[in-house]
Amino acid sequence: MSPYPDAGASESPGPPVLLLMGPTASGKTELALKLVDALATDRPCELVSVDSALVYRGMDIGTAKPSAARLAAYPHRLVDICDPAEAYSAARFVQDARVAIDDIRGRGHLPLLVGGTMLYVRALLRGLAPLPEADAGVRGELMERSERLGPDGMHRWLADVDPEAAERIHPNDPQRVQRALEVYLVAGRPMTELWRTGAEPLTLPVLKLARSPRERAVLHRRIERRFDAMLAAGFADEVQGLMARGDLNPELPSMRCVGYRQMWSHLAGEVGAEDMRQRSIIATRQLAKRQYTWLRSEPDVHWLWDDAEPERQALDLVRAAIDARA
RNA sequence: GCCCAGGUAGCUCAGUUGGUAGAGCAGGGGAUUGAAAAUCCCCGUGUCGGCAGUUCGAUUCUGUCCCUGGGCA
Repeated sequence: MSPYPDAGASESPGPPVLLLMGPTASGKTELALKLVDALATDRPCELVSVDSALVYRGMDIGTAKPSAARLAAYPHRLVDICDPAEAYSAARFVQDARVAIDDIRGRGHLPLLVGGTMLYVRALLRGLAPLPEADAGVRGELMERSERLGPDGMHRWLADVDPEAAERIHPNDPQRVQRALEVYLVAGRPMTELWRTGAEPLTLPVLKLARSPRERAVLHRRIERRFDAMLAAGFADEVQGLMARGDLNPELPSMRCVGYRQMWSHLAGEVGAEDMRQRSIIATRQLAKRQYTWLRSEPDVHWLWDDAEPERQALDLVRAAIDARA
């Protein structure tokens, strides 16, 4: 049973929110920029990034962030808004994205959301239940408890305070076990109970597009070539520079990003260069696989396949959506 | 040419005192509520190098051939 209430049950009229998704290396950004150009005469578009890695400043090469020149020509919201020492979150994204969407629509423009962080997409569309935010102090305590109790002990504790959550969350999933306990400790009530308060879904009409090659193998080849291009573009130097700051560590969400984690461990002397390359490529493929899992479960997605004139198809769908709402 | 060590899942390997085999990684599917590029769950039939022999039965023992390392010539 879904914890989310039905999304989009009562849609407001007006122009749609455009949402362009797709796995990593599928060519989302490229298509988005073409759409902005092509739609300029119909209706000006403004880009909003839906990407948990592009938010970080100074993480450019390894995140495949559009170049400074491109960002200048095509401004993106929610890019470079966070220092790598900080943790961004799905909840912050929902707030930031809703502000951005309202602002863009307020000027009569079309919001074009582009990105592959599917939890952010889901959270934006369906809303998040009002839960306490991450608490560093409580997380520290839980870490210590976890050392003593072990994963099974933590899970038993959760079963005690929030049996439904314990039922749902696998004992080997420490991140979710700890989050559920964190919610309980901070709010004094079980997470499951707080969920029942419900979430606020986005009430605007959304046109969901997903860009992808037809064959997985094609994406895999593209991922490999792109990582080699990142290496050639100085990815090692970028990570070296981040390490040299001295205030970052490999446990941070930013440094756990695909590629950064592997490059960090290579620069720290833990793995060889070819190993780092292989592992980065593998991690990227696995990321893409998880993105497909989300995408397949999302209703009403229009797939823009590589071999089916994706740009033209996207334009037709967007124009139809605008007309239908006019 | 001779000697040694190997040839088992896409890769790296384990194993069967003879009863047709299993781990890790890769790959695939799924979950996903303030870390999400994160964190987890599920999925293993493959001429056990070829051929022949011994045996009720051979991937396992024997012979032979082929291939790959290493050593000696």
